[in-house]
Amino acid sequence: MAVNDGLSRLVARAQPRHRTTTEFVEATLREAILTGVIAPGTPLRQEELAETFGVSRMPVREALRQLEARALAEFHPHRGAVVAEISAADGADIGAIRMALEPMALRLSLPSLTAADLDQAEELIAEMDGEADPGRMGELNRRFHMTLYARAGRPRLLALTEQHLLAADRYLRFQFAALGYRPRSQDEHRALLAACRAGNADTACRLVTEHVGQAAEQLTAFLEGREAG
Amino acid sequence: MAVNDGLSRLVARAQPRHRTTTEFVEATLREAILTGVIAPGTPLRQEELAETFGVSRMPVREALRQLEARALAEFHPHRGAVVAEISAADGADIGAIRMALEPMALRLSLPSLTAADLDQAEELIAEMDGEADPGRMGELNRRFHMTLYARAGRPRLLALTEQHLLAADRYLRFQFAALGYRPRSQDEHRALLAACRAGNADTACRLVTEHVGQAAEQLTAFLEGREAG
DNA sequence: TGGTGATAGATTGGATCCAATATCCTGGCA
DNA sequence: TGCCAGGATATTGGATCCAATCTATCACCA
Repeated sequence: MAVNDGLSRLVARAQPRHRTTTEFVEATLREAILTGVIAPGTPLRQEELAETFGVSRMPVREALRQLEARALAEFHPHRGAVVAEISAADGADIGAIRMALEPMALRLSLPSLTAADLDQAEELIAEMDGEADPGRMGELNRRFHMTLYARAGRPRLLALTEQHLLAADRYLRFQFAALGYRPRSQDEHRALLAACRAGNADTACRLVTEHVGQAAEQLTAFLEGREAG
Repeated sequence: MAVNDGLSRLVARAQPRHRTTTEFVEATLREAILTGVIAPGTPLRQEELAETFGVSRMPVREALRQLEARALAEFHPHRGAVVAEISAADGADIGAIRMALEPMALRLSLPSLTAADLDQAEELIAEMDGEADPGRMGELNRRFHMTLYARAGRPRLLALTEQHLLAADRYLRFQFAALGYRPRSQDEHRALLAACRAGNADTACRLVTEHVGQAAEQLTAFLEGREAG
């Protein structure tokens, strides 16, 4: 038996289009952790994972090391790795990082945004309106944000931003699972897009800061209640 | 013969106080890359490194994977890893990230800074005054900044901040090596510390943003000239 | 009866071995 | 003489094997 059936299904569906087995394992495990297919705190037994992926323990070990460097897994020497836990403190941490990075990315990107970019962002907002699935919603929201930042011309900044958007989404899934799904604040998205269309950098940055801050605050409140109770 | 004598010396001096060989190799290699002991673009041959460290290729491989995740090495499947290159674009990227993260860290930390923290920051400034060695200067500067951010209570944000301070230092070494050593702008450090002592968050954040931005600008100008020439 | 120490099992860490792939050189051919 | 093909070599990727260490269980003793 695998870590769980969810991971097996993910492995079966995944296209091993990667150049090395390690890359394949790393990408699949990362997705499984980020989408909640493997729950926080789950032990990541090397042999078990190797069997699930149909490979030896070696690529699994290398993949786990990379996940550790990305704070998606925690290593305990001679005791193995576990999926990174979630906590109110860490949620607040991720929120603070997003509040720092995203306004910067937007400010750099905004002058270079094309009409096509803005139209695509608008389309993503419309898609979110009719979306019921939290997972799909997370992806749309992420793409909306990244579309606005895409022209920053700073690959490292963008990668870091996306990484923390993904991390935030991991947290949101737990909020949804517990409190039920609640549609994203579409008003804020629309206001943000309007400011971008107007080319008003200061307003746009303020809005994105508030938007991210508000999401982080709600999340932290939820997590703190969860930890207290 | 090892990658170079510098690394051999680093290995010999390093205390293998780490719990696993992989940790030891990763920490030592990271330091070697960040301090410029191994130059950008240098191929990181597994066998060669293994021999230098006196271990097998396995811990080296795991260490290289972690360095890749931290953007300190670049992997090319079946061709091996090389030390991350430096470029004007990447330097500007790191600068932008610092300009985003550091004001946030400072704003969160400032209300909780103790008199002892501020005194230590002052001491670090004084030490910098008399310092001639660029490497030691980088460390002092980093400790000065991190002292001011230390009370943010956001381990993830702080780790990310320190990581990019280190990355920036790697770049600065090349600037020093080419243009000769130039002491840091101590006036800016003193003004920043004064604002912190006064508890003036807005001023302090503005100063740190300008301070980081100015350093990044100088660096980018130097790197662009270097790439053009 | 509770606690402590030894021992067995499980699991990871590290070494060695084999396979796959990229690079480089050489020779043949146009 | 220049270019392409093919093979030799070097290096990495992956599998297997052994050693180190952690955990849990059980017996023994206070």
